[in-house]
Amino acid sequence: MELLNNFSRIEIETPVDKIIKQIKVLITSGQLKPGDRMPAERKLCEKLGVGRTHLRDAIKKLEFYGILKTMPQSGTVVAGMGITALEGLISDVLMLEANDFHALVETRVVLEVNSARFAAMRRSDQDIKQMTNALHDYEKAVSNGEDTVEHDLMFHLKIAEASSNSALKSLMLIISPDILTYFKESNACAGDRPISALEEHYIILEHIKNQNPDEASATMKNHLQDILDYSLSQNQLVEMKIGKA
Amino acid sequence: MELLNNFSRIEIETPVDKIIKQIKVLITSGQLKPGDRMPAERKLCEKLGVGRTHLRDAIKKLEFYGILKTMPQSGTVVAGMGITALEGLISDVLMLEANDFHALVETRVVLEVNSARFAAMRRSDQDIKQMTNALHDYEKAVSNGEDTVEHDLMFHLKIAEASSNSALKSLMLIISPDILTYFKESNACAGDRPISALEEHYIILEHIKNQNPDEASATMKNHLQDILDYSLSQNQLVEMKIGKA
DNA sequence: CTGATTAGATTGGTTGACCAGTTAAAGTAA
DNA sequence: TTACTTTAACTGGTCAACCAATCTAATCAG
Repeated sequence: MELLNNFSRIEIETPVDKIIKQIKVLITSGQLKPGDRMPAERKLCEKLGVGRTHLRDAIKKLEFYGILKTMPQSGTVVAGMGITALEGLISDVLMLEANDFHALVETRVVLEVNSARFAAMRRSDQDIKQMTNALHDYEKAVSNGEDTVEHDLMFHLKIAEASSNSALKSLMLIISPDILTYFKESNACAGDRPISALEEHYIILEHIKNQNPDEASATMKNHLQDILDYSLSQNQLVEMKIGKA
Repeated sequence: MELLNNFSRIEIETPVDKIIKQIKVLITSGQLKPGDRMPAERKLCEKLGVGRTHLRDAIKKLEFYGILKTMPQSGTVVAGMGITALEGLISDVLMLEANDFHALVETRVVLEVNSARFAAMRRSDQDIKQMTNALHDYEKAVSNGEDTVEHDLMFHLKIAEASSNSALKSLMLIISPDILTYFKESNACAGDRPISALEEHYIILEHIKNQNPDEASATMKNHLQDILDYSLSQNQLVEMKIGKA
């Protein structure tokens, strides 16, 4: 066993995370109610004992998740949702990054199976062209023995685009970097896998082209099943090492 | 027709968005390859003709999406993924917020139906307790005639939590603020809807408790079908107004 | 010539001062 | 007293200077 595996991930509590926790306390303790204006940045950062830069970063992060809303030269207000919802949201913003591989792949399958279904229902001719191009790029990479992971993912992203659902596509994009990282690290797509994957891609494309939603999603599910099984075994490996190292 | 509806949303191109576009050009034009170190912040912001603050904000945003990685006192590097994938990612980071209501709800249905299935498979006793509590809060809000939207969503988030899939839950969290906003704006949950929703919630919880994945997900799908239909009609309304206003 | 050492240039991180727009209180005329 | 105007304090946004860690390359002992 590699020595490296005996080390567990060190949790770094960034200043920003600490500040977000503090803001959460302000809200849950009732000092800051939904709809209220936040204290001025200068005063708040002094009260919290941190630099304004960090506080602004924290605000920006919470703003991204729709929890705060800041108006230039006017003030920052707490979103008008209930305290319970806010509380739950904030506490989870903090540990949003802690994805494990299997959960990630499982979620990907959920998104992709439905992307394929919607794509088969709504694809335009333009979409077909784009998917075909992406597939050809993938095929070229396979036959040249190049790295195929990105081209593979690119084809899948084109399907998401063809689904005509911007939200679905956005979520695919959000998980894509992690997918790529994990796949490259673990060498998930080695050996003959790319070749068989290529065939499956062609079948999926055909079903989408012929507007067969059920067949498209079923083939996609089948296509991703191998990876799902693989991710499960990987996770169990990791758990073994962590548990009894 | 209200006069307000004749106005369409004004797109504000923030400095940060402009910078992200510029960085995209740098990458796609090959001047910046994956794995490369970015130019120093000072030099780059001078070249782009913007303040360093804005550049740093842009970098932070791209870092959040896993496109860049910055090491303190050392430099910022482009993530080691393929150019093709990067290209798709960056152009879509910009319009991630432009979700239309129907796409959002459709995506929500996809996530939730599977959350319910996984929750039924893997829920712990602790999860049951949390979901039950959330449901009781919701019931209380309904009988008090309070605003129920957040409590409703909170119950659904607890289901996502019970799914034991951190990625799935994270995605639910990401779309939650938008869901809330849209629902409140359009008064989607008015009249008797909360009461019938409450009943359906109890049925879903029961299926999850009894570990019936198929029933749980089917009931969830049914539960969300009304909202999906409603969102479709809303979208068509908006399209009419935009198209021929 | 080789290796370690060190001084300086360069990096991202942080800070405090300044800017322009907003707000609300104080002042003033009716 | 009321309604409008002025003004001063306060807001988030921006910027330039500074900090400590890092990297680079010239220097010097062996």
